[in-house]
Amino acid sequence: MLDIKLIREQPDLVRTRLASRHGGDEKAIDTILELDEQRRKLLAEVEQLKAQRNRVSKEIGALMGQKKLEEAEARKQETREIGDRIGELDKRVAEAEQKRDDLLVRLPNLPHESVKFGASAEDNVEVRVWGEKPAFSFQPKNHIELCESLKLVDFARAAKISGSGFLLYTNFGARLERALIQFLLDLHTNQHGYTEVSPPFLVTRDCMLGVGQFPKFADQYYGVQEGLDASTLGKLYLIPTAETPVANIHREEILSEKQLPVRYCGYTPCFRGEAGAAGVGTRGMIRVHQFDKVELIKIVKPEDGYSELEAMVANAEKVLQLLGLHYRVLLLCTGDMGFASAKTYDIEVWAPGQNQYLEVSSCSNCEDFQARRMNLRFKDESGENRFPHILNGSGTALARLYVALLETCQQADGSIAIPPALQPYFKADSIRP
RNA sequence: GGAGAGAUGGCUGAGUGGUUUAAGGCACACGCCUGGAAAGCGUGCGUAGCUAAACACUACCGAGGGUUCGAAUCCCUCUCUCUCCGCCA
Repeated sequence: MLDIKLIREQPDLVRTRLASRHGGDEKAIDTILELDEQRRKLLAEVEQLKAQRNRVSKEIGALMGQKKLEEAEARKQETREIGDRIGELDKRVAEAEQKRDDLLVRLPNLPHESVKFGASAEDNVEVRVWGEKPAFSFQPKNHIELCESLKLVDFARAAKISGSGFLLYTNFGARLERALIQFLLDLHTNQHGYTEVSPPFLVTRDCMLGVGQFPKFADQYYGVQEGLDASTLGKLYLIPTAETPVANIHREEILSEKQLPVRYCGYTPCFRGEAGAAGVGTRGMIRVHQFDKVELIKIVKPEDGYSELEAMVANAEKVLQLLGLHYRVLLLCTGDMGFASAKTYDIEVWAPGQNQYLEVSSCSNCEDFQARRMNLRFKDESGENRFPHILNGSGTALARLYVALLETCQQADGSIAIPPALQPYFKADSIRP
């Protein structure tokens, strides 16, 4: 959520930055300011009345104490009317506030000043490239062919069980998935200083609101119902990413400055309905309703936000380097960033069988946008409560990593050569037909 | 799912309609005292709104409603925690 004070004091700045995202959100600013003005006017009025009521009530108490009942009764008459007006005004304040906040929670974050203006993915900036596209002396297969020939994933039966967009890993395919998860968690906890967490996969709507998935994108996620009790529908949601539970771990808390930086990593499955998206249509593993991901989350002092973001990107890149996978890092332009982010780097890994790069990681600094929504603060050395920066990054998403790994590491004989870094986890150096 | 007990500031813990403006204790910070420390004494010490800022004012005792001139306190609904029982991996 944007700071209402910033909108009040620098509306033009806010409008310009919002406009740079090409979402049309800047149009809401005037209405927000009107509602805010209305609310503050009413608030001043009602608070004055409340002060008066408190004063008189205290006097009534004193009169009752002195047994001057008649006088007390007279004062009661006098203030009875004030109570009614307070009730009326309180309601109007709440209404204005509600309307203002409904608009406010739908505004995306302001892009950081280092982010390039642009309308779409076309305008993203390639920051760096690592490795090269592998050259094959044979006709390489795509991951679907490899999964089928090596019996790593049973696409047909997954569809039978759950419908399209789900995966059934089998035998060595399942082991490879597990090995990757373990490898990623060990890397980030042992080498990169993150603390491992294993969070719930179902969260409340407050958590969805806290990181910015709600209310604007509520149609993209799975809500669940308990048993046959329809009244429970919408209390809990399947997490679309570990960011949702993990970034919310300290919601509504005041951390001490000494606790920062907080760095968490955690593995979870991720569930995405993505209703209205172009369609899960893509065959294979690239766009699915459920995939595994190891997520990185940081809660840091605002002054450290951007250096921590660079470090986080490097942590995610390390994964691909150790696996020997060619990738590139993009700095997203204003028009292509996610709702909560002020600055985002995407890491795209090369998938030879697709002949394209696949997004496997997105690392963002959301600044205080999420902290404000979840009321997470830290007390600095001077005793002041401030909002920290919250960062999230995939470290990395699994299904697409799996695709790139299979397609990159395939051999002429149809086998997969497991990268050395992964062998201790996979407990073999290859997968053979 | 059944029965019972609870939810008050960083922690602990009093408060059953009116000097509660939330007591007391612990912790913390500063000062006095001391050669230095401890103890002792004194002062301060929740969150937010409003304000250019300060004062003042307002709100907040799990959440939301209600009764009242006035609610931490009374009434209703909900949430969560704990204990026991049942079911369950």
